[in-house]
Amino acid sequence: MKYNAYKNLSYPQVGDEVLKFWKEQQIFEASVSLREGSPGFTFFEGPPSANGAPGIHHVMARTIKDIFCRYKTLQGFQVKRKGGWDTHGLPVELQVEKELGITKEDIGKTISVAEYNERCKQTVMKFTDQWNDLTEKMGYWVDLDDPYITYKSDYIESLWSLLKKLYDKGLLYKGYTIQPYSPAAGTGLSSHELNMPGTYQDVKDTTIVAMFKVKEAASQAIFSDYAQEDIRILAWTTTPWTLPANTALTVGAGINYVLVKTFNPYTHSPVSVVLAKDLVGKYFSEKGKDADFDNYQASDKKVLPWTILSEFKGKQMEGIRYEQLMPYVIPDKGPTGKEAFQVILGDFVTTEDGTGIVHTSPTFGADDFRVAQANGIPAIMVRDESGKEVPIVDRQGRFVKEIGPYAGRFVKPEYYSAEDQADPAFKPTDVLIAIQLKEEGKAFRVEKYEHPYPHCWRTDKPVLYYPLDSWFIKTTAMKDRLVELNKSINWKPESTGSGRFGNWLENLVDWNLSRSRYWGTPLPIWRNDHGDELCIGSIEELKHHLEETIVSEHLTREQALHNSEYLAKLQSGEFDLHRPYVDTICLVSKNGHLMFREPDLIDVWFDSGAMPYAQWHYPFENQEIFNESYPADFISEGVDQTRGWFFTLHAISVMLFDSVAFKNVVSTGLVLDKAGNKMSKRLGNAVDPFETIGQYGPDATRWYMITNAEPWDNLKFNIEGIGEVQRKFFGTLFNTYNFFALYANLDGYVFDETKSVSMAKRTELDRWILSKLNTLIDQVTAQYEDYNPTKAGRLIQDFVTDQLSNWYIRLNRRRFWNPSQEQGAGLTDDKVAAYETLQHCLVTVSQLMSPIAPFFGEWLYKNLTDGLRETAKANNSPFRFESVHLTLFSEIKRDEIDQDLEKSMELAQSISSLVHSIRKGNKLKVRQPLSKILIPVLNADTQRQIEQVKSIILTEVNVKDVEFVKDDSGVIKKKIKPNFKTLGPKFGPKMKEVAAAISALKEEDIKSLEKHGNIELIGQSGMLEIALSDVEIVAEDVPGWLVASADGLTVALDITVTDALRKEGIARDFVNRVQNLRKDSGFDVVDKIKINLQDSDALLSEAIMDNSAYIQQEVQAQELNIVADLNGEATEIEMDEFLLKLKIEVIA
RNA sequence: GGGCUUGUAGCUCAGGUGGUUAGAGCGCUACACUGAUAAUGUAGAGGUCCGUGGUUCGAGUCCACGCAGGCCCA
Repeated sequence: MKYNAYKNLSYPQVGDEVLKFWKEQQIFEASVSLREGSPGFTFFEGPPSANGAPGIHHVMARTIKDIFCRYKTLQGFQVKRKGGWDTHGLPVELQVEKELGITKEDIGKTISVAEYNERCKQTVMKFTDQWNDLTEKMGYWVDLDDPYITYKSDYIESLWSLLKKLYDKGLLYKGYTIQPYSPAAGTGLSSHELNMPGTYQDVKDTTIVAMFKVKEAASQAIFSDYAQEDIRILAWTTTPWTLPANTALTVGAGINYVLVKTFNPYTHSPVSVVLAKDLVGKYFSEKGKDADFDNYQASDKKVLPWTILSEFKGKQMEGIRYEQLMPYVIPDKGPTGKEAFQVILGDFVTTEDGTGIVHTSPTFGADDFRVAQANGIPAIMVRDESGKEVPIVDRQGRFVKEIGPYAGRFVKPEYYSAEDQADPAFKPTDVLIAIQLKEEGKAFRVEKYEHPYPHCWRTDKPVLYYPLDSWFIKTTAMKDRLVELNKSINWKPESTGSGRFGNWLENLVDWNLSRSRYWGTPLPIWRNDHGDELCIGSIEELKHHLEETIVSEHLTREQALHNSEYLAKLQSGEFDLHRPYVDTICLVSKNGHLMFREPDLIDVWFDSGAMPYAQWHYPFENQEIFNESYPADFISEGVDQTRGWFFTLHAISVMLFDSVAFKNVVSTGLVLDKAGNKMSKRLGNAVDPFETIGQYGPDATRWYMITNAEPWDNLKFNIEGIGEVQRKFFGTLFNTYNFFALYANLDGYVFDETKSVSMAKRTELDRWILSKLNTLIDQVTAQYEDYNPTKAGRLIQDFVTDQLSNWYIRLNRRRFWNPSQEQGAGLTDDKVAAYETLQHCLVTVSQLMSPIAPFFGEWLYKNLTDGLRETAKANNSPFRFESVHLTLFSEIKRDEIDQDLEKSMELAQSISSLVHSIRKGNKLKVRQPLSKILIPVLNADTQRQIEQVKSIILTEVNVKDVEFVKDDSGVIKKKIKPNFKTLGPKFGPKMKEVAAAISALKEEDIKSLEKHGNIELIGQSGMLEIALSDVEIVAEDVPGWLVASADGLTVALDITVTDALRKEGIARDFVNRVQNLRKDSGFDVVDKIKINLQDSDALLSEAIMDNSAYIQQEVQAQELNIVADLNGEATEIEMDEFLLKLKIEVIA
């Protein structure tokens, strides 16, 4: 066989060729089917949305996924990877609206819901081709032939069954949340709509600092001394209309508050108020501090006298009761029996503005709602005509009838008509409330305040924060279990799990499932105002209930017609579970009341979080597959999914199956541009993945992304980095392979799996690189197992570039190119050992790298083993597999690991480096042989380790001999350094003194210390006993020699150049020139030559003749003659001070 | 505003449990090598370890407070 040797290599072409091979041979399919019956490793694919083109960050995310699936396959697991597509949701709707040039307003008017949704369905898969193309080109192995698609009926049916399970467990309920709501438009606004430009406008609102009268002050520890005072808590609001809904006051636990004795600025009655200490200056002037209270009535009423009575923390105020400020509606007790009108603690309170005490109305503020709910504080609600609980402001933005003088008034002036507002007598409701409170002595300050406030983009009128109906999953009920099970998940990085995700779970609120939109999974709940409610959990159930309606007499003709039409569709299998079709279904309750579907859609995150079940149409089908592949062993997505997919997977899984959904998760960082900015199409700094892969090929792209930064760190993507990886790593590896192939072919070497050269017959270098290789396998395995591909990749790269190429190959070149034994005599054991070692290293590297660089790994594996395939199949040996991705991970041969040898080689590397640096400093080129180096050794072990690799050092640095200088020789000069690590615990504060004393030690002191193992020093504080282990003694100098040292290792070099050495150096130079000439003349590596050199210099000729045997062998010259004159036929070459005139010719 | 996260050479990154003289690769400069050659070797220059305090005999490392970037949430 021949190994393929290459002139040069196109990495994109490697990608294309390997891809073609994978496709033709169905290698991906084989990698799964081959492992049938093996233990499974389950991976869940987080479904991307195909309504946009894929970006370079998708290459990153998918490379991570791919790496561990491939790695686990190598480890013998069966890894099925079902692809999926996320298809529902707002982004799709927005894109369709943009394409059609419509807004949500138009839906149902200029376009029917059916048409609209049809359009969404088409749009969402618009970029599927691009995605599939990228998936293939980047080498992401995932099954795209049978992906799950979230809009499919089977998928939705699974979702319904999960929802029904939640419903049956009482974990699905209808409640409300505070959302931006536009009374003028009669609709809630999404956060997307609220983020549109122009939404926030500066408005001047009437603001009130209201005074809440403390009840039973005497029984409060902080107020008991001042119980005779009229104590009132101050709270500021920019929305006075919410004051009738106040049920609590929120303070910050750690904030300092004060009780200030003063007067009511409007009624001038004495009063004591509570506010944050930091804000006292905002309400009281220095002038009034501790001023004359008695003469206040007579004095200028503009300056309030005041004095601080006491100070306390917010925490101490918790639970204080106060009188209702505007008692129009008396609230019920809270769910836990707690009463309204008390002080509670909240983390959002600041002393930036206001009074440091927040007026809290649970129905009209999101924070308010949250903090009230957390503290069990009830909200003020009234019942409408149908008996339903509603807030005290109706959906048009008017106070309800219960609110005394304000009944029927709009809460915001902008809601009145222009004429109404123009009336000179018109006063906004906020102003009327302010007047009333002033009169009642309940206002401390009223003023206009300008601030930004959100407005409805459609009507341009202010929005209200308003309670809107929503369906919730009661995640809070399972909080403890969610937290507990999370602790069993292996998060990479750990901090995302315990920090970001853990905190999120700790502060869990119920999952708001409702979305008021069109393109999504419909909520399968039918209900009416009579208290009837039905949750549908399957197509069968829906059929059953539809059938019931057909025979009932409660439907109108039209309703009955719709129902029977839909039923017929269900029966034929040609049905659509989306809006508007399901909306027309009208069911009948047991009591004979009609029930209509709740119009909401569910949060798309439920779609994706339910993929473990819905991808298999569980529980309706594939129960067995589901049971085997749940929970997932591994998932990976961006860290931005923490509260998205990671949470929804976890929540559904814990709530319904009391299990984690995934055992290991890698949350990946962002891909930024090279300057660290977020990539965006708008900024034009987005990187096109197709272009990148087209230019550099998939492997360098993947390798760069993986090895440059750990997956969870943000990656600053610099295209030049890919080029660097390509040159440095892939280039070196390619050269190494090519080197192997070149000489293996020349020698006709073929790897034989059935027999190998015994370790005893291998050189130090062979054994060393094999030891390194096994250590590498060990370390790389550990990193892959720890889900750290970055460290795995860096280890492989270091091995290839530093150890294999730059040391093993470089030092072994001669073994490979030395002519083999005479023709026909076969290869020497030494050569076989060299080839075998190198082949083994390369093929192992091809496998170790294959998860990260699947194409190049494959290319390398195939080049090394294709010719051995048939034999291997016959022998059932490891190379029987067509693809590296089908092989089993290399076993670590522990007995080949020789740490002592690895240490020796490290010494060889650093000694060589030191000698090189001395040569360099003295301008002694490596081709000039030198006689010896001197290495001081303080212990026998080091000497033995160096001797083990002595010949390697000598060859590498071109020196004849190495001599060891022992401690007792007396020529070594030693240096002593304190070992702080051991001295620290012993001497602590005396360290400086000790360190100085040690540094001052003399040669004989060091000797004494070495001899006795300890020494007593006299410091300022008396005797200090120092043990040998407390110091580090290194040989630093050999007087009279040229030395270099590093890391406690010192090398001295004899730079005397004798005549013989000089001649040898000339001979070496000569060889070098001849080799160049051979090459320039285009001779073949195996050509034998004849050399004629013109005799022009005595020293030169002498040097050549003295070393003729060496020269002839090196340059493969069968003749080497020195002739008097070459008659002008010579080639002239400069060589230091000589001018060579020589002629070389091939001998036939 | 809150949670999490990052900050070390021009660039990209390493730097268990604190140990005094902070490393690598790329890039740059110089030299060498020239049968792996669009390679390779050696050396050099290059640092306020984001800042300020603190703990400690000793802080890139631990603590506190800031600054800057990022993500998520409000």
